[in-house]
Amino acid sequence: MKTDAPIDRRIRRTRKAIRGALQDLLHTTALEQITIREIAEKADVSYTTFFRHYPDKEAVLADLADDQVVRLLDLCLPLINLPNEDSAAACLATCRHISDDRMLWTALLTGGAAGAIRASFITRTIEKAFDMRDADDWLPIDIGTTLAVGITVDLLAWWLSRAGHKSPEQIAGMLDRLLAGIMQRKARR
Amino acid sequence: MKTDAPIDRRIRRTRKAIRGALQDLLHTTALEQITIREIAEKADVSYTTFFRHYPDKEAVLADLADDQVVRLLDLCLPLINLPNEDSAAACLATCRHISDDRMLWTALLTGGAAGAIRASFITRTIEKAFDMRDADDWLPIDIGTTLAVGITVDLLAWWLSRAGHKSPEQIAGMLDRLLAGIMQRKARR
Amino acid sequence: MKTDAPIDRRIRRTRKAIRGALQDLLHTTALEQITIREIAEKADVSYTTFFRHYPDKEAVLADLADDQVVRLLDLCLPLINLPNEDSAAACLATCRHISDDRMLWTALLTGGAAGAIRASFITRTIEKAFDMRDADDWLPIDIGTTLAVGITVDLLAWWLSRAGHKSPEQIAGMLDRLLAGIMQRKARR
Amino acid sequence: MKTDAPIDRRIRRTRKAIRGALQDLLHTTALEQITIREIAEKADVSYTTFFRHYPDKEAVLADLADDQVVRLLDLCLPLINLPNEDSAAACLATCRHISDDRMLWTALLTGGAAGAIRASFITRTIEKAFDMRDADDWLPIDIGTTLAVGITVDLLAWWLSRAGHKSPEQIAGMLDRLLAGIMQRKARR
DNA sequence: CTCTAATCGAGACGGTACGTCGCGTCTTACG
DNA sequence: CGTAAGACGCGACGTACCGTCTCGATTAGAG
Repeated sequence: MKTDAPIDRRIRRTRKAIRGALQDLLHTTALEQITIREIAEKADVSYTTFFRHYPDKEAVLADLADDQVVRLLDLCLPLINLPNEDSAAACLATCRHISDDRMLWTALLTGGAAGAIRASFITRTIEKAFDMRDADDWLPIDIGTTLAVGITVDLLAWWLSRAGHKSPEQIAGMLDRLLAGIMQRKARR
Repeated sequence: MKTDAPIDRRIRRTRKAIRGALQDLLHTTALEQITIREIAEKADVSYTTFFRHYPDKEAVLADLADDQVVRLLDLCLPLINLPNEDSAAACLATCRHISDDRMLWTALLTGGAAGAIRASFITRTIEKAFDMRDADDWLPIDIGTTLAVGITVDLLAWWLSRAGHKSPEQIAGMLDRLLAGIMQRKARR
Repeated sequence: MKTDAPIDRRIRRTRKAIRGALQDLLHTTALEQITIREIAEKADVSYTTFFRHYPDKEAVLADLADDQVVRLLDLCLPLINLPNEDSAAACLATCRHISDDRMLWTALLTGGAAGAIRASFITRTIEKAFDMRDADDWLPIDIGTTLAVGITVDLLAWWLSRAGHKSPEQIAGMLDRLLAGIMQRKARR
Repeated sequence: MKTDAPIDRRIRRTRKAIRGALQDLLHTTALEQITIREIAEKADVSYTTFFRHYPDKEAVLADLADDQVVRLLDLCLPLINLPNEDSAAACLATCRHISDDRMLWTALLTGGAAGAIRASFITRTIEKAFDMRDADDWLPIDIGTTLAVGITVDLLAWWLSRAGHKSPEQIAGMLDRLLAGIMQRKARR
């Protein structure tokens, strides 16, 4: 999705500013309520220039979301891919990562960006989890992934928006247990 | 949301036509792509008249979605509220209900209305499940509901859009097992 | 060009306002310098509404120019069509007509509208003078008309912009003599 | 208008290319429809470079038109300035000159440049004809010039665009007769 | 024949106007 | 005289072109 870093510094600077502006605005406003002019304004970039870099605001959001998701996914994947003994650790790593950049993730998961994040999450997961088995499984891989991501996103969103007092450890515990429920790891023991 | 049935038949007829029009359009188009003029056109109602009945298209969707959700919920609630032995039956009833009006639910769950449905679902569930216990539970009631609804909606959407060949019974089985995973019913046995 | 008077008063009012605004602006500015937003602004009409009535400013100008030209042409045509004895009277009638609405014609003939007027003039003249003869003439009808209109417009424009002190009678005399030169009426005597 | 030939060859080359490009484009397109980027493109010159030489496209046109006009004027002036016996010869010389570079003049007189040519023509004529008399004349010098130029330009444009089959001699004859009509030379005999 | 100063290419950027689309209000003509 | 049709204001969208700017890379012409 994201083209490899352009050479021209002005371009890098401009795009960064646009992403930053959108990220800021997402703290307070749903995506559909945000106007491209606002983004441009906040990014201190001309309205026209916006379109020189992104076809629409969704594209900015995708750009914005995608690398965060990719980064997060490295922590998440063991939840699904690896043998059970690691799942707890992976959950914890994930929750700590979220917790470390709480503001950003609150914006991404509880604001208007949630849909995009969820979509990007699912796509990327399926991409990276191509070696996952649904072999003898009662749950096909695609819906399994969708559900796992859905649960993860919903839980994290709830944590960030309505259960902020809970510790990463608590959430990680819940997440592990929930995913285990789906993955039936417990059942395999 | 929905005002109690108006007396005037013309009003009832008009609103019904509008809802019907939107429902039709939702089969093929995402909500944001649908224009009020289209709805009015299809409902054979003047553009101006639309606004005499609904403030915007979201309101129609809410109206449309809500009573479907309410109806569905009567079948669903036992999944969460009642003792375990009934859960399988409730799941099956739910899936059959969906299956009976496949077109409508495909539109509602996989079209642009999905978000509204999900929201209405969660709201209604919490409303009706106020007597649910999260007492000794590791999972607070609100997130539990959110997750259960999320899983249900995701699974049904997947069924309707990408796994149409599966029978209501199969889906019901998966749903039961998934919710059990969350509710930990199986684990309690 | 101009559709027969629309029924709705709002439409009539709006179009009139737009034409009036353009006419005003043409007093001071060339057509290309005038922006549609200015016209709308001056007409006290929303920018969008402008396009509900005219596709561009040229269309307004055409509308504006055309009926003036048609009116003027009724006075002018005898200059070309009729026997000599009437030409002086026709010239005088023309110049008096111009003089009666000096501001308007100054705008039309010396502002940015001149080209449109000239074009409309030629078109309308050829339309209405279909029975003109170039039979035994050394000068083909189309170029004859073009030149006659050109001379007339140039002379009137000069009068209005740089020789305002001259009386309609004086200008009429010059015009008669000039056209006679082209039409070779003198030569026929 | 045109600065005397610059020393640097690159500059000369670039300007020449720009003028040539505009001239080419004028064959097919009106000036307002031509974009500076097109000119630069066709001239094989960077967009930026255009502005290093001309402030806008009108300036190029002026540059382009002006020296052609100056050249033509040397042939034309006798039409107005000199005693009658030379006028026929001057007309013929003018028409032959036009005929010799038919493509160029077609572009200049019938394309979007016509207005500029006309203006430059009038200006230059008045400049060079400062010693003309309107002494006992019924027609003031400025309007006389305007009309003479108008007639000449209109006639030549008509020739080039719609009467291409006529010979320079025929057009010269018409031109002579037309100008005589205005100048009343014939009448004075 | 270099060296130095200018021209030139490339293209990001701010800005202004355009023309379109959809919403929701409010006027008008018509039954 | 009420009501359906639709004109209107509003404001965002996305496009096109203008003219400015900075940065290197040539390239001419002077020493």
